[in-house]
Amino acid sequence: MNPALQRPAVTAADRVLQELLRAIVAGEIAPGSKISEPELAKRFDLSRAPLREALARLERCHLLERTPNAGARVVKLSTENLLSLYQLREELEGLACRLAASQMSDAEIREMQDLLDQHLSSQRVREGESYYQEAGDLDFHYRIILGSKNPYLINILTDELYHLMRMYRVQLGMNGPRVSRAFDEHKAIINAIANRDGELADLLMRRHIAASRRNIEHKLSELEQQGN
Amino acid sequence: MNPALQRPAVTAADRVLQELLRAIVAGEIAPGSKISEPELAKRFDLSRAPLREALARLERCHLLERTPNAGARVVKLSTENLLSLYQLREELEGLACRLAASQMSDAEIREMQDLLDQHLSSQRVREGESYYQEAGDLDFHYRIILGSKNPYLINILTDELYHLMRMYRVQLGMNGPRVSRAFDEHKAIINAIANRDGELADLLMRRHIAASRRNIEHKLSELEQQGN
DNA sequence: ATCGGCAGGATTGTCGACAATCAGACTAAA
DNA sequence: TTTAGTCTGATTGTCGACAATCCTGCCGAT
Repeated sequence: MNPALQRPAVTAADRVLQELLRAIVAGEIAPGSKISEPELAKRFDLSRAPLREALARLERCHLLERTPNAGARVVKLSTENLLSLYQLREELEGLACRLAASQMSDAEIREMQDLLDQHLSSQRVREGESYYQEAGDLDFHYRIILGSKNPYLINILTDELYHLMRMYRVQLGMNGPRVSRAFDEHKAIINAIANRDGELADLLMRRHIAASRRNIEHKLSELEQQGN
Repeated sequence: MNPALQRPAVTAADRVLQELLRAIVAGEIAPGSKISEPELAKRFDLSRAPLREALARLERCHLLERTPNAGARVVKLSTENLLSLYQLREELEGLACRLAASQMSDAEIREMQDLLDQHLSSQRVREGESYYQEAGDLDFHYRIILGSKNPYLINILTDELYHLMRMYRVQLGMNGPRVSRAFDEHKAIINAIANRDGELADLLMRRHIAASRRNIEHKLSELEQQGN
């Protein structure tokens, strides 16, 4: 269900990467804080070589910022960056939809429809809890992205921007009431793809993401007002 | 004039990166060939640590493909990948235009117009030689991308996709007759931006890139027919 | 003859130590 | 008191060697 960053973790660098990724996304390592290589090396009980490899990959996901001879810092979350991120996402996932409408196989499309129905039933039970935040939403977007069959697009969305978006969601506590609405929007998008209507799927996806952006933007401005 | 990859090369890893980048883009290291870390380390007379750092960054630009415990290979050029690359580029640079139309300062726009006129005059002299391939075209696109003021978009286009596009151009020998046409298209785009007409700039840029794609696509299919 | 397993060699991943560089405190002069 | 300079401590960049893994060719069995 997840990007190349989460291959079976064959190497030590992979393991520390996954752990650091989790910790940063979860906010356990504070945004803006400096990364000390010696400290982390000691903490994970390995040398600095695989650690630096992991840091390089985190920089690639825009979760770290490194400056030569000065080390790495965890990125800070800001309204400007969130806006930039979503501008890009609207464009890229819109493109993914357009491509998916012509590239996905009938089998892949049917599978997605089944998956949505399945989510729906298991969802109506424990009402509106975590569909949006959980696997559901992510998996939906992930499959469409893969469906585009464009390797560069896939790489950018799933390897480079994905974790940063998750970081915003998690740290802003997004599990709000957008659940059921998001579900309907997903349904409409997959229908457009099933009808091979790329233009419509594109449009719907852009709206879907724009709505999500307004939602999270609202949350962020809320937090900025009440202190911090 | 160029991406973060070409900072003053303060570190040894930076230097070997620049040299490798040049060699790969120029085709001196054959596409598809395997990268031997010990060999390159000896050749550049440094240890494997900074070399691996450089390889990691080259992977980031999609110029290398690394598989765990198996090393790195230079990417192969293919029609499919070229198409995927240009699909993405049309979308992203279109977005860049739309954003630039609202984000660039009047001074920045005027500077670009002056630059184009300057290119025009110095161009008419040694007629239609290298405007398209040279600094002219690249600089034009580069400035618009920066003008978008979207850091993620800038990073993707100038750090990750830029060198790969250059690789296609250089290795396919693109210095063809598109020179003067490209110039007129550039002029039209910057005019749209000056008029703050983002929609039009977007459309023109997409056409401009699509034309460029057809041009390079034609060249590639030519080469594929006559052997190889 | 073909296929599967088994060394041998080479390559990648990792380690600990050294060198180069940077941040911050302290001193001294204006 | 402020500011420039220096020195110290710590951090990053680099090195050479070791360990783990993979690819190649060979051998034997079917």
